[in-house]
Amino acid sequence: MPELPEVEVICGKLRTQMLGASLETCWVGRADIIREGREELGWYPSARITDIQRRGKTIVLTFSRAGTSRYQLIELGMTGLLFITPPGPSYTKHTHIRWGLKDAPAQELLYWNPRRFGRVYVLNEERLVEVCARRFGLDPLRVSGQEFGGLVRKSRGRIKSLMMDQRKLSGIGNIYANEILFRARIHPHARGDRLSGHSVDRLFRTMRRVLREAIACGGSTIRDFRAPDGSAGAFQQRHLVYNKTAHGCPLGCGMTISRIMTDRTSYYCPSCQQA
DNA sequence: CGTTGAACCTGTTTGC
DNA sequence: TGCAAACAGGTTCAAC
Repeated sequence: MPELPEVEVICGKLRTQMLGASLETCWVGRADIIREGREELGWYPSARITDIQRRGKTIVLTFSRAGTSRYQLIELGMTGLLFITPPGPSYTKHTHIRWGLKDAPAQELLYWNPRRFGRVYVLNEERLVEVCARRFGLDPLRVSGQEFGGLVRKSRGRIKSLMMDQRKLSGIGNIYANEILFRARIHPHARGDRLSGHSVDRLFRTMRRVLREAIACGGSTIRDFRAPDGSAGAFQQRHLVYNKTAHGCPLGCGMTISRIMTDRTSYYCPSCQQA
């Protein structure tokens, strides 16, 4: 569910509501959701949340106590969400972790995830660095045009697969890959190493523009997405191709939006996005 | 090494 | 209406 814009929105809400709060309890309803470091959870009670950052599509919470810092990396998968609520029996179904907080306006952070793709990693600094090095590549909002161009030019596969390859470029998923490629007028199956310099430059600028606009809109709510305070996004109203099969092309070329099922589902205009 | 496809899950929508 | 199949925002691992 959550791609870069949604995770950025989640982090923003968490910062305003939880930064500086101290942890009292951590309830784990399903042990297998903690992928690593389950035995380290005893360290956390009374530690303060001192930093909240997005890495790709994940959220990294920094906890500090007595001059040392440890980390929890939260992966949401397709259906995972975080909610901030008063303590009590809310979201009882599909909530797998509850962090009880002190000194925060609302006192509980929930990890809610019906499909249970996605895990939480409990890590010291050394492991955080290792895990991040293995998982993440360039950030779409921090990468330079030169770095991005280098990545695309040496890629022999489909450009959409490259944009969604988290080890190369971290944060873009199926919705935003489709929306970006349509606006940049590039076919999802075009090969990176065959794109013109002009196309690569247009893709780079479109990518940044779409992601920033989506963040400003609070993300896309197709069905379930909510920020931790329960608010929905609005960028879905600006989607031009995602889930728009058979709609007329928004550029007015007269064609209709097509769908390719290979890999993840791609939505595109066969006329405006040439291979 | 790079790419592809199946597997992991539950819930909702679609089609017969 | 009822039931089965298809499909969904992601990541990982095995196989080629």
